[in-house]
Amino acid sequence: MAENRFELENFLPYRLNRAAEFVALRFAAQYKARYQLTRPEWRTLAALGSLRRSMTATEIGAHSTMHKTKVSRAVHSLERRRWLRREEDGRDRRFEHLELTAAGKQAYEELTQLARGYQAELLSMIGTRDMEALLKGLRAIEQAMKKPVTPD
Amino acid sequence: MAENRFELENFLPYRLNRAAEFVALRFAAQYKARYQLTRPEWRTLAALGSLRRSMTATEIGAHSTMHKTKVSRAVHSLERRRWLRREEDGRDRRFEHLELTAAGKQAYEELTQLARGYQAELLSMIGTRDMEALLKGLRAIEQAMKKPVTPD
DNA sequence: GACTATTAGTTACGATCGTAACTATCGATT
DNA sequence: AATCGATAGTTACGATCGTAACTAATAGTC
Repeated sequence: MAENRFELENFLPYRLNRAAEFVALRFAAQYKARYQLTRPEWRTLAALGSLRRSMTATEIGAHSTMHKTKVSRAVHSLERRRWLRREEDGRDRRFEHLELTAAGKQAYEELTQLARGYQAELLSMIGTRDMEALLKGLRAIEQAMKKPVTPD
Repeated sequence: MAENRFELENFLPYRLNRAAEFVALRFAAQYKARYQLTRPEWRTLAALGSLRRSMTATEIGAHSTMHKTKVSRAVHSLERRRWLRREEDGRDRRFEHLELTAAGKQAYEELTQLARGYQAELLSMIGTRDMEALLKGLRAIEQAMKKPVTPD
């Protein structure tokens, strides 16, 4: 069964990781250079700015697949920049509702311009058809991964 | 132009990263538990085992998008396990040709079984059509990313 | 209302990472 | 053949990460 051997080139985790790494690094270079933002910080800012509402740290972690300690540190850092402020929950004081300040929203808008430019660049590289297929496939994967693990 | 606003949900780097994280973590849990392998180690083993020839550390890094220090450490670790050995280049002693030992090949085959199982699981989750579209899109992205950066 | 379990978020600490500096080797130039 | 630049790989070190333990608050149970 030599014809049935394992092909690393078609192994989805390997492929996904490689592509994600390429794409993320090139974009990270842009916002790192111009805003001294780390990746967790950008991802936190993006989640808050994009959903346009206050979120808890846990929500941000779930939305962006970041470990809660990563979120915690990113929130602290953004708070120090005064791009984000905490609002305590009156009913349940364990929660902290996080929201962007005016400066934070401003920064988000600027970074968004970078992101749009990058997305357009990517689109021009691979074409509309491949881009849509890609996004559709990624959605399918995420949808499936959220379900509980199959009983081994 | 509110209709033209930035959509994080369709931003490829964000999406790619999320999906890659999900998929990789679940697979890593398997080989970590059974073989105490780290991710760089698995990736190094996979590259060598899959290409079925000796490679230099630099080649491995280029193939799997790993930083050279990561490769260096993974190679050391696999060498200590006696899954890999170095062969020095007679003509240019800067190069070290790395290849799997019999034990390394054996381990690769076993891990390959895990990987095939996981790939099959993923395939059953999203279907042949989405999987092919996904792999095609990923190939397109990588192809494009390898070209030099556009003059900013 | 005391006890237990659960959840949100922080932090201490050991592990891992990447930048930069290093060694060793080679090719090209003079 | 001495010098300079480039390349393969290693390593020192500061930065970042995630596990586990922690604090604080709440909900449920008796």
